[in-house]
Amino acid sequence: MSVTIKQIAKYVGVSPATVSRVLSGRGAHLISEATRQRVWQAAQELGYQPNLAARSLVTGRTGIVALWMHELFTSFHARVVQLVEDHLHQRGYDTLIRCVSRLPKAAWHGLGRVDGILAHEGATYLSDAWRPLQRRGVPLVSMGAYALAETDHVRIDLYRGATQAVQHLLEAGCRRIAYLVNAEARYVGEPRRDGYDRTLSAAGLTPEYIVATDQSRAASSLAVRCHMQERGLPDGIFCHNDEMAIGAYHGLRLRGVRIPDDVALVGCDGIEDTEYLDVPLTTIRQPLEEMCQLAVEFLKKRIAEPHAERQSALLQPVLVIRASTQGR
Amino acid sequence: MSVTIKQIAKYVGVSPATVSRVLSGRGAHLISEATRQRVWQAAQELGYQPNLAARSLVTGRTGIVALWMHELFTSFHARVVQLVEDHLHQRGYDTLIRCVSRLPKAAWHGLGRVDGILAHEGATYLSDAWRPLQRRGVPLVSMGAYALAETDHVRIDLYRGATQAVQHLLEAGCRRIAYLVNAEARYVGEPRRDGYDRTLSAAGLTPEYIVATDQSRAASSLAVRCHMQERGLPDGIFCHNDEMAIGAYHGLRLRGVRIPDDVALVGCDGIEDTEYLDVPLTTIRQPLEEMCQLAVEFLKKRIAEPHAERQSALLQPVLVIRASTQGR
DNA sequence: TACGCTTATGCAAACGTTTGCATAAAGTAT
DNA sequence: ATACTTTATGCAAACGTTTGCATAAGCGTA
Repeated sequence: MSVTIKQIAKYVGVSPATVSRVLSGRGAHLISEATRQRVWQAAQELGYQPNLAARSLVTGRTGIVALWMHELFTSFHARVVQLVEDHLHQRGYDTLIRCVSRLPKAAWHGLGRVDGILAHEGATYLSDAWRPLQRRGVPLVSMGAYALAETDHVRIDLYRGATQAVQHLLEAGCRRIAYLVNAEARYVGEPRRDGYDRTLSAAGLTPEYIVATDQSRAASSLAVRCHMQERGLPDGIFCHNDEMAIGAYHGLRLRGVRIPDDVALVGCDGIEDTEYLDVPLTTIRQPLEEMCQLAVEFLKKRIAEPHAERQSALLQPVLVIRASTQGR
Repeated sequence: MSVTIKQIAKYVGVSPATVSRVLSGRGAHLISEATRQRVWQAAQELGYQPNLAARSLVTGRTGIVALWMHELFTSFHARVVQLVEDHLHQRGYDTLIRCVSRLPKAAWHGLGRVDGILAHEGATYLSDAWRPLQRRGVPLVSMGAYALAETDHVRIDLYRGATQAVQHLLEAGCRRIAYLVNAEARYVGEPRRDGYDRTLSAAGLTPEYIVATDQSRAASSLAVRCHMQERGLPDGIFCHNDEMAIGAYHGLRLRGVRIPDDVALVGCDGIEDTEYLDVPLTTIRQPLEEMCQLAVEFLKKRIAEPHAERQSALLQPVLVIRASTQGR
């Protein structure tokens, strides 16, 4: 069917070994300039495409890295995928994508074919998966706000981010600050929740206005309307992420609440959408570029040196102040 | 290092062939219930994970499909990736993602390892790539508004969508309708452009208010402000996509233009963001679910029967009418 | 008992590479 | 001219599977 190394060898009049050395690049320096040229030429003419399965079989490496995304809904996720794919590609790797949020054992399938794994969020999923992976010696780098401490990881310090955000709301004069969060992430230990709790407590206020709903804009919009009816309007809302912030924004505007005059609003993540609302939202921007780049570098290092020391980084998000918290 | 079929064979006391038949599933019916159990058990105990490279080498198939995304910026793209990955996964395939917009020959690298290709948009890129792929017999399905006619494809009828959108603007009383488009896609033959041209001409109007800029929100916002200064305000704008529509919305609001009273606005694609603006945008929703599902089915069929007839589908987008065009 | 048929298993080749080792040729120093 | 080094190439085993073909055992029938 497709052209092999042997055919090229016969065509040129050398051994398969020689062809391999030229074409794989690994032994090219051993080969004379003249034959190297002829082999190259022949490969070109015959349209040679290496059989990567065969190559993997003998080298033991596949040139593929798995990217495990916990979710894949928003432009935020698209950006992560794009950045990772780009960096991996530059280093000669292909990217196998897998969305692990819904399928419990999804990731295991086809695991035998990757050189390593890059995991974005999905902490609970990961902490289950990690032990067996470790036993098997599969390199894994975890990244995001929930990066796993026991692996190589690049963590984004959202506790710090949340602290800054809530502090910012306090400085803007807010005294009754709500936290809008998705139901799964509201437990203590969640960095944004902790930031909210402690910053308010430190200011002598009670962190008790928690609005739990699901991750979607529609649900957030509804939840905000619901709660303001039942418990009265807060004067500031700190949102778990930008999607929810946009939902909140929507819900408030529907009820004629003025932003930031009646309620100040802060989101989290730094997606583009927050900038294009009538009242642009203050948000905590995650440094995705650095995160992805570092994660890829960590993984590469780990693949090269399986027993090197654990690598980790803590990146600081930046508070981007816009109209939704200004000029109250 | 990792456990092989031979080790299991020795452990159980049968031949590697038997183990293979059980574990690959391909010959399991030939094996007695008793040994089948024992082999399963042993595989479990030893933590067997098949070496997919070896398997590919002999079977000639890899179980991997490449997903070529022309771009990977917005939630629209994230959704395509998610849907495709999901459908492929259900059919036992892994998804190799590649973003082909910037890197000219990017996709070729690593081509030797996929069973087929699913390409979203990127028509010009694809038409270059198609010939060599065809010669090599690589199954390819193209999808989106610019799906390639000479391959298996799932096309979304944006000409029709554009026609409906512009018609809708006319019915809303607009008489000076602009077309906001990214510079690369403004040539004739572009379905949205054609829809704009012909619908206006049919109504006896001149399709001449073209605003060309780049794909980003920021650029769109700027372009709209610029053009309204120089050429006066249109009373309706049809936008190449939702991102640009949001940019336009932003630019108009900055200048205090009322939507839809002064200018009616229609976007294209159907991303969620359009719904959460203060004035929700009318848009043409692309049926991504059907598109992705069909594309995966086409590809599967093509892989199974390389010489079957060409498959194609034409899907209709739906005009979602919201406040940005209503109540003028 | 002998024969044929079915069922369960093993043997060994093949898939397309890479790579350690051997070897031949050419060059260099004595 | 000899010995030794360097350079260029070939040989053949190995990587871990799958699978066509052969074979052995078990069983029913004549």
